[in-house]
Amino acid sequence: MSTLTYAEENYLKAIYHLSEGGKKGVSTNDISGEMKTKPASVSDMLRKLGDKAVIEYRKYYGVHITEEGKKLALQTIRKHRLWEVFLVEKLKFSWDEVHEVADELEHIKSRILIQRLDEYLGFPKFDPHGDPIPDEYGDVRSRPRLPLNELDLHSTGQIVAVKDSSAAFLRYLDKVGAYIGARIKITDMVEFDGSIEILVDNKKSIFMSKDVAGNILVMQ
Amino acid sequence: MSTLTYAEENYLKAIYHLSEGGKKGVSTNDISGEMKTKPASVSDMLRKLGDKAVIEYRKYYGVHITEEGKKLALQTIRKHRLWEVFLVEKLKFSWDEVHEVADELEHIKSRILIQRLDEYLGFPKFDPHGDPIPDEYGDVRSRPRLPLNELDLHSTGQIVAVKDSSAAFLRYLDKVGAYIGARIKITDMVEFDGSIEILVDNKKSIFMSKDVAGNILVMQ
DNA sequence: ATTATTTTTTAGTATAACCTAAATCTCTAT
DNA sequence: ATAGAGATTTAGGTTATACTAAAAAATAAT
Repeated sequence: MSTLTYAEENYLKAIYHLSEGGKKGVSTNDISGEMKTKPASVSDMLRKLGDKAVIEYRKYYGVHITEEGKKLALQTIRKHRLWEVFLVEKLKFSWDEVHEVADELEHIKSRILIQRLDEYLGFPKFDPHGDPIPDEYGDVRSRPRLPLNELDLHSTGQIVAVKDSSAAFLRYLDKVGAYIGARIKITDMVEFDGSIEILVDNKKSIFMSKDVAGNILVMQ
Repeated sequence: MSTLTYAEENYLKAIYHLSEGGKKGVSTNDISGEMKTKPASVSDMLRKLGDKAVIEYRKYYGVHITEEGKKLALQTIRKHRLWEVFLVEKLKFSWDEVHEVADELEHIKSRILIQRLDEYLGFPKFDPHGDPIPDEYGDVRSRPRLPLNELDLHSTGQIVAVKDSSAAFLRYLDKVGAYIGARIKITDMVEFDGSIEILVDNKKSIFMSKDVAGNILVMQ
């Protein structure tokens, strides 16, 4: 099993994320958009990742991640999310500040470091955004979840994750008081535009657009 | 103030360490030895570091670190030592395991991360090897120290640091029961070869060669 | 003081990761 | 079925970091 460089790890992680959900191959342009590099640079990298057998690459037809690749990507994701937990729980970062730092920390390569960190954090199963943390072997136990805008009027649930985890969106959620783990109830729905009103922890009422609700994932 | 790459940071740190003590310039060969790169690569790097004004470089005559360079080197050293404290105190690493991991962690560049880490660790002043941790501005408060082999018979002191911090040496110290912070007393000295016997914490007797003693620093 | 040795630098090469510009392939619309 | 649009790859260039081999400078030895 060849080891990957920082850049290769980042590309592979991007490809993994982009291939989640769809069965279709991931396009060069999509990767280019995600990585903020030019398509030409992506082509270069795809050839290299193909040589290392972490993706299947057919020129002009996009890529599929291999089992080996998936395992490696999940290891990087595991590290990223564990560091996020550390930053938020121990160092008191707010959840919108952790991304860039975790993007660097995730590349530190020491198996024992990650094992000890995991233990130190109490073997968390989800990161501060509610995303599941894969185990050492890449197994993920995800919880059934659904976008807030698909809930019925008066139904209840618990916020477990967000789809959009841009700093701007996370700050907005902090401001209005919606956080991972919050118990919510749909108290009103506007037919016209799909916007809703929810009650958080039986205390605070929040009004939000359908767009915002669609980016909040709940478990019922 | 230009920012440095990983490699530049590493070279600068090496140059800083090599210039401690001596007033003389640091030679290309010394740096090559420390960095485990070839002298030709060092020459390349020195030109670059000179351009960035973190060292003064006169061809063929070695280098001197500038004030700016010293400040940057101390920032890297600060990060390295804070991470070492974290690894030992929080993640239960033994002090001979921390070097390589800290060498990677020290390059994570986030001011706020280091500030929070410092706070989280309780603003430690010394790392697990007893070396002082510079503050944010590069100020170091070191304690007066002297090699164990220079103490007189029957004198007492406290182990505060080690000169040789190779894993092999640290493991040896662990085995015999000499650790940073230990209170010691010289109970015997062999004139012939300079080897000594010390009593650790009024409990355990250890016999050691002059060579070993010379690598242990104590505060009286 | 001149040669020999050691140290250091220069010249040229390699790899990784990026870029721009140009060429080539795929796909869609007529 | 084919032209044109759009996506993708190739070609060639750049920067950072390392290397080897050869040249040049400094130092040591006679």
